[in-house]
This record gives sequence, C-alpha cells and structure tokens, in this order.
Amino acid sequence: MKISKSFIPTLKEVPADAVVQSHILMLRAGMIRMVSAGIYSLLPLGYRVVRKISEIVREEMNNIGGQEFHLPALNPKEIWEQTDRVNAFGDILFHVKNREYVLAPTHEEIMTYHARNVVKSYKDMPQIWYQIQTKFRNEPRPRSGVIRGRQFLMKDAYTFDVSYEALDKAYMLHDKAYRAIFDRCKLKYFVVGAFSGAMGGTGSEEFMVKSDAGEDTVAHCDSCGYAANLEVATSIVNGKARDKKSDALKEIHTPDVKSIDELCEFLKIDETQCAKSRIYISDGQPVLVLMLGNDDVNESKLEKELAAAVRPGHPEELAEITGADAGSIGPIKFKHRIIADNRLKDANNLYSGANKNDYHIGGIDLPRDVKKIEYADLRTAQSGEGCPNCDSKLEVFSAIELGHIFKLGTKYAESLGAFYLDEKGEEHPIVMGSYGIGIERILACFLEQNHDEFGIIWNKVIAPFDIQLLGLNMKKKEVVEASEKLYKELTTAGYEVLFDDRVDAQAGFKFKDADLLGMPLQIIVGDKKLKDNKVELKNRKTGERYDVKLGDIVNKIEEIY
RNA sequence: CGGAACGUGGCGCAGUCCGGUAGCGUACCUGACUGGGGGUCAGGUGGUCGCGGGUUCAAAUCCCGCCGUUCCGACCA
Repeated sequence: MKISKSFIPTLKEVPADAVVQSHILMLRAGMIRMVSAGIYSLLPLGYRVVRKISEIVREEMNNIGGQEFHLPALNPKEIWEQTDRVNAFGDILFHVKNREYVLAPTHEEIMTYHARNVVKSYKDMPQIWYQIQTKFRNEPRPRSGVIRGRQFLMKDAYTFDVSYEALDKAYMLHDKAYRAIFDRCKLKYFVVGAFSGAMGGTGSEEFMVKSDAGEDTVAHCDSCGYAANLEVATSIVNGKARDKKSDALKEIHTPDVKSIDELCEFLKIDETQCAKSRIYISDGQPVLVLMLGNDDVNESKLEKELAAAVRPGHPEELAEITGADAGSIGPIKFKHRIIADNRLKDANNLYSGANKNDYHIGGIDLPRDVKKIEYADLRTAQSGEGCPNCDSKLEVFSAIELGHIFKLGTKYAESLGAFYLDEKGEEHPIVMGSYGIGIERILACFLEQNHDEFGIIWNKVIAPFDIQLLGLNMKKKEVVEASEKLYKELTTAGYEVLFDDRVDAQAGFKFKDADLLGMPLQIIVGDKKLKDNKVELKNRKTGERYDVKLGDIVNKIEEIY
C-alpha cells in the first residue's frame, strides 16, 4: 500500500485526552479515532491489526471444533427478561427507545435460544459455538482508550454439553485455545483462578496482562505461576510468636495517641506488638476486627467470612458501641463479636486500645483475656510476601483482563427451556460454558508491552504490514525507480509492504513516521547508497541495520525475518 | 453517582484574574529552495471562542443553567 494514497493520519503531538500508552500510540499511529466517550472508529491501519488478531482467534477456535456464528446485536428485550438479566445488568444494558429491543452486552441468551428445541438429544452434543462481534455496554466510566469502551469487539463462545464432566472437557479445550491465542500474539500474560492442574478448578479462569492501565489488582508469583485477585490472594507471613511469659493487663495513659505508628513511637515498641482494631457493621451488628500491627483489613475476605456485606462504622457509631473514638478501641471488655486475623492467633503481650479515649492496654493475652475470639485470614497480601504455593515472593500489581473462561452450568438452559433427552429418555438441562476474549484489549495490551520512546514495535504476527519501504527523495529518478521496483518485488514475494512514496515529505519525517508506525522491518532507499547499488534494511526492534545489494534483498529478509 | 480539571481554526496551547482589534506553534494551500532523523524562506486558507440565557454601550473574558471530555473514587455480568 502506498502512503501517498492511504488514510493514515499520524500525529506528532500527544492528544490531550489520551493518558495510557496504548491509547496514545493508537491515536498517534492513526489506528483509531474517538467518536464519543468509549466509542471508537477503527481506521484502516487499526482495522488491519484487528483483522489479524481476529484471524488468530478464529483459527484457534476452529482448532478445538468451534463453529463461527454471527448473531444480531439488536435483541428482543423479552429474551433478556426470561433470564432476569434486564434486572441483573441494570443501567449497563443499553435500551432502544422506540422498540422493545436491547443492545446485547453478551450473547448467552441468543445462543441458548438457538440451542433450545434444536439440540434435543445427547447425540447432538458436544457443541462449541462462537462469534466475533460488537458488544454494547453502558459503562459508567469508559477509560483508557479502547481498554474500557461502551462498544467493543468480543470473541464470545458458548459450549453445550450433556454433563458437568463433559463441560470440564470443553473448558479444558478453551483453556488450551486461549493459551495458544495469547502465545501466538506474543503477549506476556498469566492466568488467575485456582487451576492447579487438577480437573475442574474453580470453574472460572481469567487471562490477564500486567499493566498500569489495568483495573484489577492481583498478586502473582513469577516462579510458580500462582496468581489471584487481591480480594482473595493469600500470602505467607509470620504471625506473632507467643512469648513464654504473659504479662498482666495494664492500662496505660496515652494522650493524643491515635495510630499504630504513634503508639509504637510513644511506648517504644514494635508494631508487631500491637493489635489494630477496626469496627465494621454487618447486618446491623458491630464486629471488631483485630489486625496485627498496620496490616490492612481486606474487606472482601471479611465479607466472605461473615457471609454478609460490611461497612466501616461511622465515628458516632464507634463512640456508642465502644465508648471511645477510633484510635482507642480494643478487644478488652468489647461486648460484640470479635474476629482476629490469623497472624494474631493465640498471641500474648499485645497492646491495643482500652475503649477509653487516651488510654491503651498492654499485656493482652488473647486466649486468656478474650474468650470469645474467632480467627480468619483477613489481611491484604503485599508485594514481597511469600507465595502460598512455593518458596518465592509475591508481586502485587494492576492488570488488564484479556479473557475469561467460565463454567456456566444450567442457569440459562433452565430459564430459557433448553433441555435434551439422554440415553434413557430422561430430560435434563443442557450444561453450558461461556468464554470471552476482548479483541481490542489484545491490541491494547500488545502495545502496552511493545513500544519504545519512538513508537510501536510490531512483531510479524499481528503487524499491519511486514515492511515499511521508505523512498527518501522521491524527486530523484533513481530513488523512484529503485523503490518502485522493490515494492513490486517484495509484494510479489508475498510480503505486505507499506510504501512511503510521498514526494513532499523530508527524509527525517519519513523516518519518524516509520518508527512510530513500527513495522518490523524498514527498507530505506536513498540516493547515496543506491550509487553502490545498495539499500538499507533496518530491524525496528533491535535497531540493527544492514546494507544490502538490490538483488539480495528478498534473500536477506528471508534470513532475518 | 461523588470529587477535581478542562472546553479558543485539524492537533497542541496562550489570552479569562483586571470586559474593548481573537493570538502563538504545528498542520493545510501556492511558489522557490532543500533532501539520511518531523527542513528554510515568502505569500495564503481556515475560528458560531462547547451550547443557551443574563449583565453591559461593549463579553472568549463577569453571572446563571446545560452539554461534552479527561482524571480520582464508587461500579465492573
């Protein structure tokens, strides 16, 4: 393709609205333009990449026996009411104003609609159905360019099986296909979900990429692959060792001491001698949560432990419940439920609040002084702590969710009436799985991982073109002739070539554009080297340059590409 | 939905406090020169200053309302 005849609007300056690297690069390289918040047009260069990514996804889905559909994005609302998902999605679901239609945010309903009354026998299964299609979600806050949009491309797949055992197989196939897809796209990714090699796992796995632009926080171990959302992540940290001798309880006057740090400073003690108190309200009842030192309470873990939603107590509530303000609260004489983090298990000689302003209590022996205490894992894991699966250290960072595979079960089959008959003629609901991949997210994640200060660095798999051919001075006849000839030769040899044939652009301009657009190889045709019958071949990633004789160019490319 | 910032030729910004000729860089058009890291010179095109209302002799500028975009938070099947 010749640049002089193409629509590739590159930008020299960084657009004010773009913050994350992938977004900046897509805008600067002329791949996308925003139409409205979270709504983007893919320009020709961007769409070429999206098509290449889609083709890889398609091949790997077909490899595991998937059959491609193309379903409507416009759905009758009635079907969504049958599964109660008009309610479940709430404001996220787009509604059409002049018909009883909704814009589909996903396609469990429609796929199940097609399966019901058609997939009637155990002989009809297994089935793997998928599509690559536009989804619509009224995100309250679109952000990070294409990473979180109101309209986006998703590969969504659905499996139909006779049993949970058969579903496990379908799930495994998708796990395999997803790894193949992300490997082929050369993404550095990891998998979150308790999938420790044993069959089944938890029934859900997320494929993620580390990125500051990510919206999830995860703990990950590079050496064994352990990965978990921070909401559930565990880590190995020492508890408070029990001292041989327990001191007696003693009340200490601690004026104006509010935080653990201030308490340690005031009493010249270590924070691991302190039990931090937090009051939460759950089901209208107060709960005292004790943490060792400055450990953070993980509210998700607490909610799981209590099997109910929690919220921190308001200042007025704290005074009413304990008789003291935050900073002076503790377990001694506390009249309600007490849960302590596992690090405090059976600890003694602890300092904590006295439930009396400006006083703390020392010498607390939990088994001796706090009879009705429960223990649980309530802390938030931190970088540098021990991996729960191996001897290595955890790292905590934010990440982007690229794909999700999920064992659905029979929920949709039951609510939409998709049943089949088994060998004995008995009726059962079809057992389903659901599997998604964000297509633009693959693109964004790739860019997050593959760029430098000058621009994009594509690999050959998803690059929009293999080669950018630069005719430096297109007013010189020799340069025009040589580069036009190379363009034909390379195209004939099967390479996709973006030919910078612009007459009015200076050499420097073309170099900058080529580095920004980032095709794996650049061929530079200038009159100086042409005098020796040579052109320059540049590797965008490594920066290596080769002077190559005109007749050898295809051979040289085959050698290094 | 809560907090904050911004909105001025295609893009990046100044001007707003203190009301009075819309400005700079870049891009674009014409011509000449230049031709290996976003080139030089000369001459040009292009703006309802987000929208609506108000104050005023006069509003990009002051006041009120709305809209849009971005960031932080909440939310995220």
